[in-house]
Formats: sequence, C-alpha cells, structure tokens
Amino acid sequence: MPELPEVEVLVRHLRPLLLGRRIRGVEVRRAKTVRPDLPERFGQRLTGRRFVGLERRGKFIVFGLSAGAGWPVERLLGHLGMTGRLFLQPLPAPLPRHTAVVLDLGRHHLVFEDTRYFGRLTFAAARLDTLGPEPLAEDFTPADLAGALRGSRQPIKVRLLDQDALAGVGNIYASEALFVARIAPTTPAGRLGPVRVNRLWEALREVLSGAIAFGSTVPLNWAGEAGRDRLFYYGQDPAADGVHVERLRVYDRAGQPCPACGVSIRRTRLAGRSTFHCPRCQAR
DNA sequence: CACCATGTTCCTTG
DNA sequence: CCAAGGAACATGGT
Repeated sequence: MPELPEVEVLVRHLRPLLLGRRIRGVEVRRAKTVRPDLPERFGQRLTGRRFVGLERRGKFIVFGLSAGAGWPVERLLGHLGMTGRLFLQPLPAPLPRHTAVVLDLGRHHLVFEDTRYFGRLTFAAARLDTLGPEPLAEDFTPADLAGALRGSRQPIKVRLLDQDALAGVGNIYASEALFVARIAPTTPAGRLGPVRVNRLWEALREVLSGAIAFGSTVPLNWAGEAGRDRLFYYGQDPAADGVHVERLRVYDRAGQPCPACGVSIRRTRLAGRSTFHCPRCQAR
C-alpha cells in the first residue's frame, strides 16, 4: 500500500484502535519479515507490552511500546514494502494467505499481511535518524526543500525518491508532484532555481495532503482477506463507485491525454523506475 | 513465455 | 565521496 499518504491514513485509522491494547502473543509466519531478532526472540520482545504510541515518519509506522518483560520503553518500526497491509481482525477469522505476522490482542488479531513480503517489522529504530524532513510538517519550508536538493546532480525525480533527502515520497507521488510543478523529471535536482523549488514545494504539499484528504473520505475496507482496501492509487477496484477514477494525473497514464494540455503522456525510465510526464507541460 | 508492479538494500563500475 | 545501473528479495496481474 505504501507511500506517505497511505501510511498516514492507516496510522490515523489504527491509532485509536491500538493505543492501550496489550499484546498477548505473537505468531511470526514469515521469519524474514521481522528484524533484527530471530522470530522467537522477536515475539518475546513484544509479548506482554502495550501500545503507547502510533506515529508515521516517512513511510514508516512507528509503534510506541510500553516497558515490559524486562524490556524498556522502545519503538518498533513497520514498513509495508510494496504490498504490505496492516489490519485488525475480530476473532475468530481465517488469516489471509500471505500473513507474515499476527499479534494477538485478545479479542482481535493485528494482522500484517504482505503478498510480496518486502515489508518489515524491526526494532532497529535508528533507521529514522537519517531520514530527510517531512514534506507536510508545518515548519517545512521551501528553503528546506532547496536544502534537500542542493548540490545533487541527480534527476529531480530520482532525488525525490531518496528517503534520506526527503521522507515519504514514492514513485507515484514523485511523478504527480513534478507534473503539478511543471518540472521535467530529468532536471538535475541541484539546478532548480527558487521559482521552480517553490512550485515543487507547493506541489508536493498539495499532492500529498490531497491524497490524505481523499483517503480519509473514501469508505475503506479495512478488513481482512477481501484484499482491496479501496484506498489506493489507481482506483482499479471494480467495486469502487467511480470516486477513485481520475485521481492520478499522469501516473500509469502513458498514451493518455495530459489533463492540462491534451498532449500524450509519456512513460520513461529513471533509476529503473517508471516515470510519467507531459512532454509539453514539463519541457526542459 | 514476456513484462510489469506503490520499496529498499547491496553490489559493481566508473 | 558521488552517481548510475543492475540484481536481489517474492508474488501476482496482464
């Protein structure tokens, strides 16, 4: 599921449901999902503690855990990878096919399901220390964005994906923000002047906060196996009512008309990732 | 069979 | 040190 807006919507949804709940047991079904401990020790490290905080940082979910069973208060990081989902399931209910980890909360299971198993749950919270600034933070200024780009000769699209430069932007919203800012994806990041940096700053905030606002109003299916949350990007869920459609302006729209000028959207490849832009609106 | 996919990390090469 | 490219991880959709 994951880019900043999706993780934010998920965290807002889960916070009131998780805070104060006690972890009674842990089942690790996919050993590689948990780090840095072996599954058994990972389970011991969680069991008996309560959730005392739930935040988002970049694309990470940050679980605050109470002290317990000899462990101090500490943080557990969750990352959804490409296909990870996290949801509460009332007991009893069948677990989805690709369930990686289950936390027993008593009347509910907190299920971490992940088809491709790229997601992780890790106690190595130091990863947060090198993350770049939050683009939606109130104190995030155009100067901060300029700082994240300064000195880089990388294409701006590639630079936006660097989590240590700016936290939370992924492949979809990078293309979307550059379209809104009318900046060519291949422009060297450090060569953007104040005018374009300003436009990008505004575009990032508009695109990301717009996606959060959208995700917050859609009737989401948080429950288990049905598969679709109806939250994400494409709006390809056939059960959707059309609200999803037309959400993304250029991503995955190669060959379709630019919503601003009608020219055919082009797909290119940068750093191995598909990149979408309008060759007229985003000319170099 | 081919190629694509919301992400990250590691490795090699220049 | 920086940058770029490729592979790996793993499964499913088209």
